[in-house]
Amino acid sequence: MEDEVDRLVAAWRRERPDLDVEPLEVLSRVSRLARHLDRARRTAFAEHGLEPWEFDVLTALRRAGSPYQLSPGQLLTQTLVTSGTMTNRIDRLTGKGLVKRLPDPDDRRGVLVRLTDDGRDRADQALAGLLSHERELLAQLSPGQQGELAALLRLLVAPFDNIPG
Amino acid sequence: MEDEVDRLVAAWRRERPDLDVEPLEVLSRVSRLARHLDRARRTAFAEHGLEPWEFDVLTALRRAGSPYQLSPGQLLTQTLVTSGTMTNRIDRLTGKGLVKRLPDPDDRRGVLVRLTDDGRDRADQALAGLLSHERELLAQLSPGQQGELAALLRLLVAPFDNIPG
DNA sequence: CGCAGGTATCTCGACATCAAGATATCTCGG
DNA sequence: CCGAGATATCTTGATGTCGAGATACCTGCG
Repeated sequence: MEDEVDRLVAAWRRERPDLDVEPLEVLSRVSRLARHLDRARRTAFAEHGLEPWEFDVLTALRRAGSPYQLSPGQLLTQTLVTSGTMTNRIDRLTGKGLVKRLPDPDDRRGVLVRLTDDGRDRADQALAGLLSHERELLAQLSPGQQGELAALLRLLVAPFDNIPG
Repeated sequence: MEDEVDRLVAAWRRERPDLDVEPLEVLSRVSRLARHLDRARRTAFAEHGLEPWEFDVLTALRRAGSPYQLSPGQLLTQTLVTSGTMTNRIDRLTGKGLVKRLPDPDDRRGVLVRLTDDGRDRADQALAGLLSHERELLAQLSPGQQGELAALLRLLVAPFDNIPG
């Protein structure tokens, strides 16, 4: 089965035969797939009344385990957004009653963001929904292929996640 | 080497041992890698005075081959943005003298967007720069692994690209 | 031929994001 | 104990994107 990237690469080979466009075979697929996933996630979350960005924040807190709280800084590294964005997100989630801000007892510059009970329930429901959608998408691959794919992607992501930047 | 997704998956297994979170091993890595790539691309293009969205549009036209023109609709499917966004992009690229709008001789509703000479040069330069950056990122993988990865990703992307939606 | 439905593009308002800088607080060498 | 530099969070202003709707035009059935 052919995809847009096959067509894209073929076009470059025709127009710029002097260039080696092999890297696009991998990285353009990653970008395009991510874009498609964003759209699919948006509709999946809509069933639970959440936006993707809300899900990202709530589940980061949910994963932290009881008492479901993290600093804004910890949330930044997990969600890959800037600090201004995170401040804004916390404001809005607070307004919806899904999280609340508490002062950090150990650092007066700091803040702790804690999930409310309602926030926790929403996160749990949305996660279950997401997983069932994602399982369908991955039905294209055998379990073995999924493992291979995950391992190869890990090799590419690890440098970003470990060398801070 | 461990990455953020390993930690994320481990956290879910601890907090929600009742759920099968295997799909995240693949799809969360795709999303996170795409996010890192966006950032890397932004800095790579800055060397050539282009924004990522400008690159996307200019190269789509460049790939079309002489006379380097496509309709806004064709640009939509290649760049995965909405029509309002594309109108806006074409406006701004026109303002910078990198593309121009021509009436479609065969359909009076339609428009053709054509690359200017300056736009073509910019696209060519930025592409070369991008490829050299991407090649570095992929140095983590052997050529064989790159091929495998591309093939597996194709399986996931193809349904989106072929079943319109 | 005329009209209903489809298509191509643009307009507009709401909104989320980013980058850069401001503020407050912490840390640690001297 | 002090001050320089690091750190945590928030503020601000510009910008890009989306979604829904408007407009103009095309197509094909009856």
